[in-house]
Amino acid sequence: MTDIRLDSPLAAKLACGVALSAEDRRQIDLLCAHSAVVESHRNLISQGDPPHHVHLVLEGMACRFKTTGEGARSIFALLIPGDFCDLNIAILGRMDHAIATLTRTRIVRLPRATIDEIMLNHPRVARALWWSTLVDEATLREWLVNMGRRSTIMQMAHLFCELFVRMDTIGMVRDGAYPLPLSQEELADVLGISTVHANRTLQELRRLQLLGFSRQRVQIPDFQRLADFATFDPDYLHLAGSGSHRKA
Amino acid sequence: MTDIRLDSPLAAKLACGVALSAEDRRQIDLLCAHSAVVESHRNLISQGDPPHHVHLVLEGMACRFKTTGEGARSIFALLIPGDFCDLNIAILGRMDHAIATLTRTRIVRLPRATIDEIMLNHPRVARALWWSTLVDEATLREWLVNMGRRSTIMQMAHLFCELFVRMDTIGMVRDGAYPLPLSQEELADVLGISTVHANRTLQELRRLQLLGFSRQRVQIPDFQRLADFATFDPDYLHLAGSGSHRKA
DNA sequence: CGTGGACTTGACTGCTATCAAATGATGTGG
DNA sequence: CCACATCATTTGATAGCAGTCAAGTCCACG
Repeated sequence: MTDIRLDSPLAAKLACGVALSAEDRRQIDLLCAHSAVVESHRNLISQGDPPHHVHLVLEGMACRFKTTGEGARSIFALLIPGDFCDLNIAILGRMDHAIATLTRTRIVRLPRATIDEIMLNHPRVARALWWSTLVDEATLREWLVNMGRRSTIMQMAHLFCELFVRMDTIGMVRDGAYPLPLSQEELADVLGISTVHANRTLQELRRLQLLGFSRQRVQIPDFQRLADFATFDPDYLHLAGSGSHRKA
Repeated sequence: MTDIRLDSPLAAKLACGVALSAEDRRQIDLLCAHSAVVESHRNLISQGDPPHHVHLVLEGMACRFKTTGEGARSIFALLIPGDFCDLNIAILGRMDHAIATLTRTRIVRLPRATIDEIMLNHPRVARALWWSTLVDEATLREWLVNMGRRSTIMQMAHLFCELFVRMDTIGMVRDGAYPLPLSQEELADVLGISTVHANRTLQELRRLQLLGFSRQRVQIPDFQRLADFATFDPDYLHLAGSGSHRKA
């Protein structure tokens, strides 16, 4: 009824996965009303944390990670605007990993009661939230395939493809480029390789003119060529097929 | 009210994660009433399959996998009795990976309506099912850490630890041993390594007397020693702390 | 007893980690 | 504005882990 714009990245993302009415979107946008800013490289949530508020990223970037006994860090998810940090934590009881900001980040802290209310009274929105959880899981599976059975350079190319599509979903791709505020060390922790090897693999991708990555931005001159190189198939992101990247 | 035994592996598993009443367990056991047998090494579900029945493993073992364009296979989940194959497939709309049996397997095919009915009318059981989905996701995260930041031998040891705990949960550990019907080639596809390297790593674990693995059974003489070696922490499985492995 | 599959072993290659140092970028105080 | 400290990126050299190829052994089965 009111002016409908997909202001919130959450509504934009969910709309790519499930059918939503204007009223549904309004409900979703309402969730994003009150936000706060967290500085770069702070722990948002620690391992072992009990269910409390539910965190949602609105601006900036964060990551899920664990640190092994030997002090090595593993990053297994990059959280961009519209991504939840701990949507279903109440069911599990405690966090089994930590979440840290990679940049200055704007986040929403939702009382758990708000989520409960949605699950109870807004079935289509509830379904959309479960959809996002299941897509997160599908993404983990793809990362596992990536790490286990693709060459390092394809793995890295695949990651840049995925982020391109996800960023496109929330309208953050401009002229074939999107922000990626990762140091090469963090990138290495995503891919499970050493920093030196990450650097050299990146150089190789640049040499092949498949992409550019400097000053925290990824520039992709020809998405289809990069996707072919990486054998990237966006199927696992379960988009309804409305992304503008199709023609890119 | 009636004779309460945890007959179904599903009830046994769920009871380890969430509190269930006798009535809840009865509901769960009812799900397992009608089953069918599938031969070894058959595709249970193919990539791209639309939502139809929901599949649940009762006996035997199956795996989730994908095959890359180059023909390499990646196995990213081992399904044991009590595990669902595609519980929430209706929300995603289609399978983004395939599932195959590793042995002759007894499975239940549930109409989607049955699941819907539970989600609607049995909130505690519904919560238990969501719990199992979220634990599957947590397991994927741990596998990603495993693959990215642990040495091959620790990674393999970690896998055997996880399976020990999961098998214990459904009462399939006997005298420190459990069934694992994987060829070394399949084991390699789980770990993301070559068959030859899987063989040599296995030999090293045997040499260290951390475990035995022959005739489809894993024998673990001292679980705590293996867990220490692998830096295995069962936290991510989100068990309520009732497994008999604590003292092992 | 022959056959096929899984497992094992050896030889070799090459990818990737590690260590160390140089270069470049950024920000601060003098 | 420059000197300096700090951090990220880049480069080179070396070692070793892990993939590949190929052959041999073991075992279950007909």
